Amino acid sequence: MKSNKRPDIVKGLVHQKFRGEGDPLSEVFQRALRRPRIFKNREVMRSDYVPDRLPHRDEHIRRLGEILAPALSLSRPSNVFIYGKTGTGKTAVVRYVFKRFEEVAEKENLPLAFAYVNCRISGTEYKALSELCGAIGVRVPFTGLSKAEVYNRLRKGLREKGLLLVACFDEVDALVKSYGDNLLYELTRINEGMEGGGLSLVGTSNDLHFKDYLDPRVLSSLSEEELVFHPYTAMELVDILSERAELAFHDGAVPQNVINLCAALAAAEHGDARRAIDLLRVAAEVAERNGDERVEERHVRIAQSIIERGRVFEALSTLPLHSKLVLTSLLLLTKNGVNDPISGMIYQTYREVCGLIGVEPLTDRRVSTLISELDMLGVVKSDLVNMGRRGRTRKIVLLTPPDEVEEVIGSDEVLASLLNYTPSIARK
DNA sequence: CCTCCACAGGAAGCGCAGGAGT
DNA sequence: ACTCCTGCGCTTCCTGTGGAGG
Repeated sequence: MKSNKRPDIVKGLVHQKFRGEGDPLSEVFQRALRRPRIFKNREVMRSDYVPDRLPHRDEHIRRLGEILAPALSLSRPSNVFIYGKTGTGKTAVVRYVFKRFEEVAEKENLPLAFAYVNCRISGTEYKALSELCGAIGVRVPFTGLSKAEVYNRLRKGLREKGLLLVACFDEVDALVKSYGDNLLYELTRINEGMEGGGLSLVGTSNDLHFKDYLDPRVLSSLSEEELVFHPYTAMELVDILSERAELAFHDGAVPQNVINLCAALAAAEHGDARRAIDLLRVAAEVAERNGDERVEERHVRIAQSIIERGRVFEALSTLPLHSKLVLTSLLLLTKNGVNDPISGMIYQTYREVCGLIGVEPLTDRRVSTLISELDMLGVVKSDLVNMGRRGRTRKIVLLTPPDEVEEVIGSDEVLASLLNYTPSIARK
């Protein structure tokens, strides 16, 4: 592929030059030289960046610090449970506090260790456990041991080294929902009969009903202390963005009205700081690519649609094959002027489409649940209608813009060939 | 008023894959 | 390495449903 492309470009350049259309690179150079006008430090706008200051979270930082403070005198801090929706600063606060504690521990040469485990990323109990082991310098193979063995090694490591480990289980609800609260139960009991060293847990969850999933025993020991993070207000988001913007961008590249707009848009969506920062970053990237001197409100609007489109694309392209085929069938019917397709039409088209690409079709019953799932995802809308003699069925409407669906289908090399097909129902 | 269409959607069971225990 | 066990995707079978048309 690559080797094919290069000669083309070269040919193009030479061609242009001979035709006397000026130096094709000069514009590229100019644009590239103009670029640094906007971004000063890209890192700052990345989602995993831990800032030195967290506006409007001083109180939470102090509270968490107070709770964990006993660690510095080597007594085990209470376990903490932190609630708050996404983008309310839970992770940032924990990482910030951990970082500061680590600095002190190192300076004072204290036997303290801090671990941060993102339960959504380290998806299994085994992985979470082995990360805890890693944090105290106990090596475990990435597979091959039973969970109980890893647990024992962790316990042994803590005891022998006399280490006090403070571990954050970020988004712990993800772990509990797929594996139950067994691991948490075991971990809260690890300190029993241990002198010197031990384990304190910090759990975070963005599901406020998470407590309901927990065994009362786990709940009581895990939430010895609780912290609640409220969503940021638009004003607070303005402060956060301003602070980041000052580090990330050159003077004057991001005017106040742009920051205000990003803050307002994110505040309207549950005060999610991450969204606000993403929005500003993408807007800046758009401006940069355009070769504009500064970020403007229109860039933010474009950024908003890019992010939204990205989300849709992500959601649709990770759908299982048959869901995609159902969606393709609906798309084809809509494109070919069949208004208000009903279940039967979609199933018939689905079978045709399956035949075209040589896939064994599922039963209508199964397809019916696939449609329900798409409905729940908000990709389609299905309404129950009674057509008297002609039965009772569901009318299904595509909620996602057809061109976005087409983009996803088209990006799959097998499905792309279906886009030109006309369903038999539409031919009549 | 009754029928009967064209499905919806619940219940149960099957085969498979991956994990845990031995 | 081997048996369980469990969850998941799926099929099969089934009962339920509301109103246009007889």
